[in-house]
Amino acid sequence: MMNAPKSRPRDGTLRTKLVDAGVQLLRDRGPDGLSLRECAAMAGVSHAAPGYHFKNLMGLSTAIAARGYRLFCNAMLARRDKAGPAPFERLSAICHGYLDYAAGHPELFLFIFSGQKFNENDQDFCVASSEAYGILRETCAPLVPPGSEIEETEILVWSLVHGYAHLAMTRKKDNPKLGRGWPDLDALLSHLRNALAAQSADKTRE
Amino acid sequence: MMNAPKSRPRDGTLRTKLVDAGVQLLRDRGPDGLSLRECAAMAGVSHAAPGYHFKNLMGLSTAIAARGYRLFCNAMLARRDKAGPAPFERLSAICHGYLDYAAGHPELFLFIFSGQKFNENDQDFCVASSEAYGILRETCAPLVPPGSEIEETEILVWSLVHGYAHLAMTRKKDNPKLGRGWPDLDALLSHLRNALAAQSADKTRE
DNA sequence: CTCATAACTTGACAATGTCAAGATAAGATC
DNA sequence: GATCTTATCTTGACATTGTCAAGTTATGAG
Repeated sequence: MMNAPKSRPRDGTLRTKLVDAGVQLLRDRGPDGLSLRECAAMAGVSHAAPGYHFKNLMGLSTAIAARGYRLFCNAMLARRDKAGPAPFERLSAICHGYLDYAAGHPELFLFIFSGQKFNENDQDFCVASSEAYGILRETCAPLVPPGSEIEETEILVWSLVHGYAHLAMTRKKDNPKLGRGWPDLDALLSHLRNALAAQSADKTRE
Repeated sequence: MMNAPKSRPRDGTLRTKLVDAGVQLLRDRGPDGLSLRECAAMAGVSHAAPGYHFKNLMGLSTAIAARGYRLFCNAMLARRDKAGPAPFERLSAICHGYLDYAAGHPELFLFIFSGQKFNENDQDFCVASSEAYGILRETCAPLVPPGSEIEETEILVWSLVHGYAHLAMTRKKDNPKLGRGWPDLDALLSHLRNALAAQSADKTRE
């Protein structure tokens, strides 16, 4: 009958469950709360089981970051899919998706942008992270003012929204007034629209 | 004769030396490389000595972050002091100071913006970190378009430069072309100037 | 049925943060 | 000068962590 003591050997889901546990640890205990042994315990396996699926702690971290980037992409695409065809509307959409992600998965947002080293040889990670940049790039492309480099627009847009999201998370309490009055992203985006339109002069007309 | 085995008791510099060691550890081993015991060893004291000056690891982290913010302020002020009196020139200066800091102290830059919790009751930390925001605020003030909230300009500026610096550090390798071609900050700042000028219409007229 | 291999477990080790208790030096008090 | 007090460390211990080596078990192939 064997109820459940050893009822899930080789079910192939441990790797996923370890990443699940890792995400939850990051959420519950902050950026330093990640622990291989704790993840193993949460998944109901022995302390060294993660060592089979991940070479080391960085391996688990990289897998978590890969998931983080995938959810990041999903958040941007979900917004963009609902947007109309106008280039700036699509750009605005992915920016809002950016914020959706930061608000919905703060632990993953901070994790992937923590500056910590991940395994750059991991395929999952590389694919997911460069996909995020690809979304930005293709959404920016129609808005690049003629005669200027595409990187300039990309970095302008990305700096603005990334800075906004990152500061909102790490520094929101600096100014007590900002706690309530943190300006809306759309206010910043309208500045961005002005800046791009000013240089473009007359291209994205309506 | 006692050469030097116990030649530096109570010299009152241990706390500083521990912070020095912590900064160096962050630089050498990355954001996860900080260790109380290692700092103690570097300072030539026993493994529990830091416990006297800092309640725990977060105490040391907070002290390191406080130093990070102070150097941050210095970098911005050093540039601003050399700038002319024109408001946008001063704003541009602190933005360049921002980048100076990120480039000169990448480990501290990432550390203070890592999202990790610091001791918000620590006076040194609170003073230093809100001073950084104060520099931004007072430099932005003359540039706030009439009829708009000061926070909007502050966050616009800060998002842009912070996003630029933070992305440059954590994501520079996404686009191989960006390795060489990362656009200059001044290009982004000219967009910012346009955006502010557009809303201001006619205020900072030379 | 055997067996080869993937997916774990068990056990060990060094390093870490943290705490408790002791030691020691410097200055104050008598 | 002797004693006391207090700040500043040291020593020792403990639980937790990442990592490795070696053993174990299940699973599917033959």
